[in-house]
Amino acid sequence: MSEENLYTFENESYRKTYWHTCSHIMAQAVKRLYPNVKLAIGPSIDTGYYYDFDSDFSFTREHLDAIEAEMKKIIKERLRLERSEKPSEEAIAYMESLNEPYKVELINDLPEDAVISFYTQGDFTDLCAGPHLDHTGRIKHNGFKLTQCCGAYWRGDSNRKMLQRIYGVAFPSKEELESYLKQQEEALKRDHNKLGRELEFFTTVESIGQGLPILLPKGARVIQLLQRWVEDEEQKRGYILTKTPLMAKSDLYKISGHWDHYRDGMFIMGDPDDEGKECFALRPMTCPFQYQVYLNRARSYRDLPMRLGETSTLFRNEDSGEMHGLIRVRQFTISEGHIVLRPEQLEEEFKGCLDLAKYCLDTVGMLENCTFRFSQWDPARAGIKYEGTAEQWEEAQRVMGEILDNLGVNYTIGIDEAAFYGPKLDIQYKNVFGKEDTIVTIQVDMLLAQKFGMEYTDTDGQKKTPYIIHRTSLGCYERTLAYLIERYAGALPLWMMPTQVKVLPITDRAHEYGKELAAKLENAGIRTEVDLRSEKLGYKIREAQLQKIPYMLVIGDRDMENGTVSVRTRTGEDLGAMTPEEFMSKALMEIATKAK
RNA sequence: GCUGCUAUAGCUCAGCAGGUAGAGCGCAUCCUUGGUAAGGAUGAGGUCUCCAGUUCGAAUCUGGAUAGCAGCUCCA
Repeated sequence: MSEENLYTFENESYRKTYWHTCSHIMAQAVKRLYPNVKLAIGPSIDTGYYYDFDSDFSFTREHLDAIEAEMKKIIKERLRLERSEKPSEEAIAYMESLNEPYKVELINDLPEDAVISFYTQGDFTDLCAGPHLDHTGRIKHNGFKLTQCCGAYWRGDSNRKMLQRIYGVAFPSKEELESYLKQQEEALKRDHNKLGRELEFFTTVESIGQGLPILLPKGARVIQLLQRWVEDEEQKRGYILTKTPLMAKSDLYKISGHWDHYRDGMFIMGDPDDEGKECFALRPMTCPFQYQVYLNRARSYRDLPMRLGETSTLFRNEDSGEMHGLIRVRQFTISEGHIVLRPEQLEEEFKGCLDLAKYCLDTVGMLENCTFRFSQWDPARAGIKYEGTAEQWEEAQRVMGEILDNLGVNYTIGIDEAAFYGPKLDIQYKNVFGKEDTIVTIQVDMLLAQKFGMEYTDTDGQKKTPYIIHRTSLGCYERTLAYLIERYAGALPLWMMPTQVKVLPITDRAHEYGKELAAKLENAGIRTEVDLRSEKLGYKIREAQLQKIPYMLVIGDRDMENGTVSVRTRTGEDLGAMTPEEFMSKALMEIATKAK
């Protein structure tokens, strides 16, 4: 970072400091306007800052406007931010005197001998480690905005009180703020939950219920195309196809441990507390089902690695507030797979999984926006959330860390993000709101094989327990479709578009020619529709354009005479006239290469 | 599950200080045969999400349910 860039937004630490100071100004404004509101915490985040408050009323947009106005005053006052320190006991007494119970709790959680720092700006003092800008006048008075207000649990704990969080953004100039807000507005136009419904990829129906989207013909077709492609690719890579039941008796989940760890998340049929009766549950995962394929007969080292693949529909009874479009649903279908392997095969097989996932994500054009997370256990929750011994976990994570390093994966570490049976590599993707979810996961499991009595006879004749990798190639199709709609704003690559070509006859004299043309294209494997309505060309084009149809073939008298089609793309490009054969070979080439 | 917001025609929305509904787009029919993003006319469509309550009277007010949205928590 060069000297002249130190105090600009290009410098992340300056940016974060700037935002953090904004959050203090926000808190000061809130305290001035509503003295009874209690303060919790107010950090900077990736895209701005927030502050959590406890108040006996709900903040509305009107409140936020008033707070913004007060913040502008504070900025004008150019108040100096002064750091001071107090020993723990004094700090607690001070915050008690200010009647700030949340601050008292925060200090109480710090070591007793810690020196507690405060920042004061005019009439406002906050518990804070800093750092901060030197005075409030540094904040651009017309470059910030309080964007929204919503609930947030105190200390992120759903058992504790829900506070109110006000989010804000801030930039060094009015123009940058406006351009950010505009950009946000544009991003939201790609929101799959809006666009996916408008373009008729999916819908929902009140009587069917939350988290159970209906895939309309277009959505269903895209998923079918992806699914077929992934299944073929997996088979090329040595996966064996399985097809296992969508439900099982509770007995199966008891063996796997899901009954203990996951019962609330399952759709259970029957009374689970009635020991005398059979009780079934829809499967929330494929693992224990697919293991039965391995268990079908005695296995030897010669069978390993055994790569099992299945397009698997799963059911998870998510809490009502968790559902989101196609990204978080109660029934979904995943490119699921389990690899049973010998310990010494772990690295190679892991690499194979990563290669496959990267190949799939790259082909659909999503890889460049993915991030990798090495999801580890939290020893503090051993025996509660996680099964197995500390030794097993440390070993699994050590081996996996080595593999990731050997493969040169650039990852972040996520503590307490592991599965109950082992660590994971999660490939993360962000939606248009910036919310991140897992798209693909590769998990190392050293526990479940033993629970299910899976073993193999090794070269030395000894019975040994295999390792298992749980993995997906392209994640779950609903979620992937959602991200694809957002990634391409609905204009999916040619090869996965439900309708690839629309033939647009200009007059009804061209209808027959159009139908013949469409039949020819369909025959060549190009998904084609003809628009036979008695509308003007401009109207038909507009409609096809809004439907994001990749190619429009305009045909009129001229084309019929010359035996050509006039090709227009959805980007508005006019490719001119060519013979149907020329167009077909061009389109087929594009489809075959899965061009993005 | 929690906090807040929302629910009127297929879609986007207007209406409402309580007196049983309207626009544009879409759809249907007819006219128009038009060369690269909206030709014209006519018409059909709604128990105003559902269930209670207040009222002479509720789409409008109140409560609850359901569904949708943002965030939190949880998660692929």
